[in-house]
Amino acid sequence: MSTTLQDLSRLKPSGGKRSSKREQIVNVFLRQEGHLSADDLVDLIRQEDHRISRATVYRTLQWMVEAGIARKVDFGEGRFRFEHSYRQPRHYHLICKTCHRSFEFLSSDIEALVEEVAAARNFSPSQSVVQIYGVCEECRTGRSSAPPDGHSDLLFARDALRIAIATERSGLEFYTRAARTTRDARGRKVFQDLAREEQEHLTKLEARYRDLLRRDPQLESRPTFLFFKGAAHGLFAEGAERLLRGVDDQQALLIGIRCERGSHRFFKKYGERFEDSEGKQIFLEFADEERSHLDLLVREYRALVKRQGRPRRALRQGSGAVRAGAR
Amino acid sequence: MSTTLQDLSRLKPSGGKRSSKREQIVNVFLRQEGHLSADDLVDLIRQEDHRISRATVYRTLQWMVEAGIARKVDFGEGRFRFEHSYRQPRHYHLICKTCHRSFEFLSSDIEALVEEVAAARNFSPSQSVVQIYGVCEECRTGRSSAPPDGHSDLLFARDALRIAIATERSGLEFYTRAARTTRDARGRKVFQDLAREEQEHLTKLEARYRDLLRRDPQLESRPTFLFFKGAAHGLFAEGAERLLRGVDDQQALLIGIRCERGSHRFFKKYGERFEDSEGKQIFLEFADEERSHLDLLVREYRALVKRQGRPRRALRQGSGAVRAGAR
DNA sequence: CTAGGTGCAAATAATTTGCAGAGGC
DNA sequence: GCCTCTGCAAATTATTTGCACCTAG
Repeated sequence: MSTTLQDLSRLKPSGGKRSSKREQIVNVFLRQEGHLSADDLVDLIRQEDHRISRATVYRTLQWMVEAGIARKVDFGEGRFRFEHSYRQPRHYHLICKTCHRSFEFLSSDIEALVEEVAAARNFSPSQSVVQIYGVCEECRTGRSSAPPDGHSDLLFARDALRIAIATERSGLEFYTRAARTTRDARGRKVFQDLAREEQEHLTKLEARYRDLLRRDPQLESRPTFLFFKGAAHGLFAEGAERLLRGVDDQQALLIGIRCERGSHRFFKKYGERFEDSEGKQIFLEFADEERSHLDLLVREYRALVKRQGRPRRALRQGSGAVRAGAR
Repeated sequence: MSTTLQDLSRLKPSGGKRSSKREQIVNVFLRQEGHLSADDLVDLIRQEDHRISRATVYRTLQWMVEAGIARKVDFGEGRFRFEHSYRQPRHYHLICKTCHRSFEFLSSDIEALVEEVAAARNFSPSQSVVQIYGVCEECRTGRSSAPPDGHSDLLFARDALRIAIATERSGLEFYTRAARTTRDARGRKVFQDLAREEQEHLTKLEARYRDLLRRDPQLESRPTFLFFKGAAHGLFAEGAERLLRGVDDQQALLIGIRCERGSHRFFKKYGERFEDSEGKQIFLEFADEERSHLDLLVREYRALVKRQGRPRRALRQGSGAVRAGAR
């Protein structure tokens, strides 16, 4: 770990001179994990070198934030803390009021709702803070069940794979079912092909997941970092449900298109947010995969419409059962 | 408004002496709306009385927080602000980085996700902070489309009613549909009765909503304060969808039970969170209503099982189409 | 040699506190 | 009269800045 960190202090900084002091401070900072206050950092530095001034630490901290190495976070203690931001996308926090440690998580679900709220208020959001205050397991029960947070790179990768696998599974279910219910021969073949592809890809992803576990045996027991319901409960699963209610071939294709588009967007968005890492790679590869399925489905849909004529009715949006809202 | 505020400074405070200074500060604070910093308040006070010390303002602010009149909020500006907490449940904030004003909202949806995250991490949450930073409509477009935030009591009431109405509508849809598909005569009658009840109650709620609008003509154009998707998209709507896929009588009752239980819980929870107000009343009344439906359905379900014997299979949970998750 | 980086001490800014006097009950 | 509130000034805490000096490019 520290090997790459060594480079970091040289690589990342955009402006400014190299200086032993700054480099030293950056290194000490990056060697820590968790959320340090300026003062914590001063103490740590002083253990190595007694003659570094508090002002320099503050100035370096400021520079690290500008350079994108650190992020300033406010846990309402009346002072700021700093966390690594290199290879670490913006995230939310659980903050223990007892031990004052904090734990990180990402929730695509919450982010989506936050965006909806902002949109409903005609507010253009640039950043959001979610902090859950309370008491952590360790402080409550006396002992920790989960191993200490490893470096989150592997966690990203794990959660990325889990989500990809869950999506792949529900995609497989969807295409298998769609292939059964599609009357049009050519349409049926498309769904069958896609189902086969999903099956193959699923196998690959599962192998990759096992591979990841081999690299860190405790990985599986670490808590979820990235929360995303869409994978298991939304996207294809919802589409598959809808197939059960009976739809025609064109509708089935449209549902597939909608699912692949949602999936593609999700994976693209998160893939782009991560700095170079295995998780990013998994997300982006998966996004590409979904994109190509999407294109295929769109082509097929157009072809089918050309053969069968315009659909008789528009596809219903959303769950569609009840159109609610007062007045 | 100010009439009740006069009492407030006498009513709420638990410990401490009455004093003209404190009373004066509390009154000035309560007369304002928005989020004041200690300094803002000092300035305001000084306009009335030049001889009040900054320390007294700080001390009074602290006392107000303890007494539950004010809440200390941190918008990351390096100092705290204070907001009314009397008759105002904890909420989340949209914070404009340009004009530094902030806007409030409540989201049952986000709260639910926050709780899920905490549970997944074995964290026992006591409070959560959600802040959306960005630029408000007014700062972006130059003009405000929405009228200024009125006192939120009426907003609560409006949103409570909207949610109740949406739930009632989807409940009506559900029971109507259930009555059609139920074979068992007695079960059918139960659903018919419930549908009729929902219809009646719906009419009442709509009348009440119109009444509310009469009291504040701008009310409808104010932005949503309480976000809750469950009303329109979840709860009964999902149940109604499931009916379309074909279920037997026992399952229909179980779905109804599940819906009423979710609905009852939601309204109870929010009803309890509000201090005495019209919105609270609406929520709690509605919670009672749902409770009685719930009890009725449970009785009917038991009776039906007694007549027909145990169900042959358990009701599937969730969307149930795909059981996902890696490994 | 020159733009930054660094140390030190002083400055800010928000908030708290010690202490003596004022005021309510 | 006692206990709490108040004002004022001084203390505290986190962070920033002015300025003289030092150092890498």
